[in-house]
Amino acid sequence: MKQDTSFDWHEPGLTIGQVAQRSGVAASAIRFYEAQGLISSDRTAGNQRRYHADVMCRLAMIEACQRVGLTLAEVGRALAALPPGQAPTSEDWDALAGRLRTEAQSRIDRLSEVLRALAPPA
Amino acid sequence: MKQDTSFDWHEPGLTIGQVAQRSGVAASAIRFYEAQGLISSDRTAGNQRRYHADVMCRLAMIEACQRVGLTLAEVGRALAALPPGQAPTSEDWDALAGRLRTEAQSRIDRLSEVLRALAPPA
DNA sequence: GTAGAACCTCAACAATTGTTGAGGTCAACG
DNA sequence: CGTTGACCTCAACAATTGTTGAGGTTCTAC
Repeated sequence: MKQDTSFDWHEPGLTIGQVAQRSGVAASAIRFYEAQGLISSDRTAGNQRRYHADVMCRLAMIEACQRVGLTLAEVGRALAALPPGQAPTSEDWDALAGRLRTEAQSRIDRLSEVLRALAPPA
Repeated sequence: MKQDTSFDWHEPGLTIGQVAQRSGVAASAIRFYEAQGLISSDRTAGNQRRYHADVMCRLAMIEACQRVGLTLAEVGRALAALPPGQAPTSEDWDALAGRLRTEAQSRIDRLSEVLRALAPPA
């Protein structure tokens, strides 16, 4: 059995400042997402956050989801479907991606339908 | 030449209550959209709102646009591109629809891209 | 072992997107 | 006319999604 989860738990972990810089997401927003349960972190003995690499994925996903009209609560529910606590597998991400794409596409379809009704064939 | 615009301007106009009931959008929201300049109304001598049929289209569009992540400000800018004040033609709606669909689709594409990066080929 | 940068929490503020309620007016019907 | 429901405005409140700042702690590098 593997006692680690394909991530380098050995690594010291990213500080919130490093994550902010690399992701382009403000540290305040990162803390906010964490408070909402969308992401999580380890803490040092001195109570500072340390992130694993997968947080970058989650942040990118959160931003992309918001851009297609999902609320943070909806993103949170989607992420909650991932296996709790541990590094998600490719299959986990894949299933999640499928659901999100479906949802987004159905919203687009709805918009298209409304727009088509607005511009009827002359 | 037609001196009206394919709408029945003769009609007394819909009250805000009628619009609310038929569209499913709360009267308070309708007033809010109007304050933001997304829709407009005539007023009776007694200052009450009277709407033309096209407001139903606009309301449906506003809702659908919000569902794909456009802010009211963005919807407003899109609607502002319609010929000011008068009943939009089919072509007007059509051009608008094209732009909105493009925007929405590009957001979906972005999400798909992020999700694909998240779930790499095993 | 200490200076300074980066971090912590918590509270207050801010923009967006509305809803609710008070207090007053309009319109439609008899 | 008078009544009654629908409407008006304006202000206050509320949820979401953050940002800012005060006041204090930790980490790193010298």
